[in-house]
Amino acid sequence: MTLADGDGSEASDGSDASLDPETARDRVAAAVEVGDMVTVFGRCTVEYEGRAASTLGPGDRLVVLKPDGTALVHTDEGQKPVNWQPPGSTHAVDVSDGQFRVRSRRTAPDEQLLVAFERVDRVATFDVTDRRDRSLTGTEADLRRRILDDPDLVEPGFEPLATERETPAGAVDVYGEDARGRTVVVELKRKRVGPDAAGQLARYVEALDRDLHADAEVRGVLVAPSVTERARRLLAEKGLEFVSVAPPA
Amino acid sequence: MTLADGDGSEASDGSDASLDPETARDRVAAAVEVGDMVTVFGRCTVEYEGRAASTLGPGDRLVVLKPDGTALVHTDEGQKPVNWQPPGSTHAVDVSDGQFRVRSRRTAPDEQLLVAFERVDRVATFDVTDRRDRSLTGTEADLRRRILDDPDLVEPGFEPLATERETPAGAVDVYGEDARGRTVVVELKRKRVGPDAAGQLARYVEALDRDLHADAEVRGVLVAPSVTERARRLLAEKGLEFVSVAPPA
DNA sequence: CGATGGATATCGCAC
DNA sequence: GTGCGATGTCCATCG
Repeated sequence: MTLADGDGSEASDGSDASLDPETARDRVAAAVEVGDMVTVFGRCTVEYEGRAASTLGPGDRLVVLKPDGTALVHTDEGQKPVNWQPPGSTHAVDVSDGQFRVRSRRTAPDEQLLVAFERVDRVATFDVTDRRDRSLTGTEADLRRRILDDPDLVEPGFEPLATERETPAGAVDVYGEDARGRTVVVELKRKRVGPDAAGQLARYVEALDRDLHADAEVRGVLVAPSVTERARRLLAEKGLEFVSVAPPA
Repeated sequence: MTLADGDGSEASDGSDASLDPETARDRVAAAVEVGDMVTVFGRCTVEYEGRAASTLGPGDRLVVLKPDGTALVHTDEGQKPVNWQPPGSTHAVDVSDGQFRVRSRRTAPDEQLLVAFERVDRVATFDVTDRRDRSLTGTEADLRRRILDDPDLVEPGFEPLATERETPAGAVDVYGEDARGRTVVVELKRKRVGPDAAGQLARYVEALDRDLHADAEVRGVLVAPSVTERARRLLAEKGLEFVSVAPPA
């Protein structure tokens, strides 16, 4: 682990020191070159142009540059960055009009982020390695496993025949038959569903109605922990069903 | 601006020094107490439990704590944090088994994030103020303004009567009449649209078909830069129309 | 609070 | 690359 300090001359537990623009540029340039992660804190303006366009007046912000090309601009509030650049972008730095600037660009689509610092309070760089072995539970995949383990949760006698079965309208989560041999389309949602899920299920059912024999009856079942009132009405109108099942704890 | 250094004893441009857990705890605690933004760099494990549940093995990561209660855990890759806690959470710190730990909790829904550091390389804190005066263009709102300024972009003679008009299926983007007095529902999308947008528009048209007089004819027009092939078929099946218009540059 | 739909959504997967 | 759907989506807005 290599650490580059923002200002080694500061006191041990606090400082008002700031970096001059050339020093900031050189430290960030060296870190980006070697593939380190970089954080910059200071007062800056931000401009973005690409899929949309935005400008941001002066303020104190935290800028993060990752070795994969990601750039993030965070303010004191909110979980989402106020501006950003996706992975795969290329970071460049310079000093212009006495200001340290970070530019991050990518192509396809063409996008550019420009951060200009009126003042740089701190630059820190890190040599990062991560194991990337995150395990996550409570997802739609967990709900699918639960349904396949115990198809009676959908209804007694339900028999799954395929997952991700393709239809002209897209892939159906679970495809199967009920106790009387009728085709059943199951759409899974890990949490409470709104009207969009009802429409999605309706598209699958309509597509299979057309694809299968004209005499075939296709049932559509939405499986989720709960459903909004508007979605419940939509399901009823379209002759679709709802079953309450949540992902396993 | 107050800055608290991670380790004031390090050399001016690099160091392998790390903080002992108690020092890290005290500095982060003081910063969170006073409402500063905090960044912590080091090797840690992460556990989350709430809407879902996840665990993350040891790795080098950047942790950001914001004064609004947001917590972010970033690895060397990706634009999204690998773990996080939403605004409104409460951050707490301690030392357990010789490890500096950050816990962030919230209620409704109950969620908790736990970060345990095997090693802390750096702690930095910042007193942040931001102007929050971002301006953004190229949005759906811009496309709506463009359509209202020049309704002929939808079709000659189109006359907008309302925006965000409420229907039983939700609010319609633009509601109006064509040259022959027929009701027109316009759904706007700032970029290329898929099947979901076609379904959304269909819901609005069906809802208005029912709400208005039985003899009324309701047209549905999707306005977007372009449309996928599957969405185009869906629109055709449902008797809906597509007009290509992009948000203003 | 919940409901609804937009977003520079991001992300992963299939084609 | 585009298309499609999930996401601990986040977020503003409205009731």
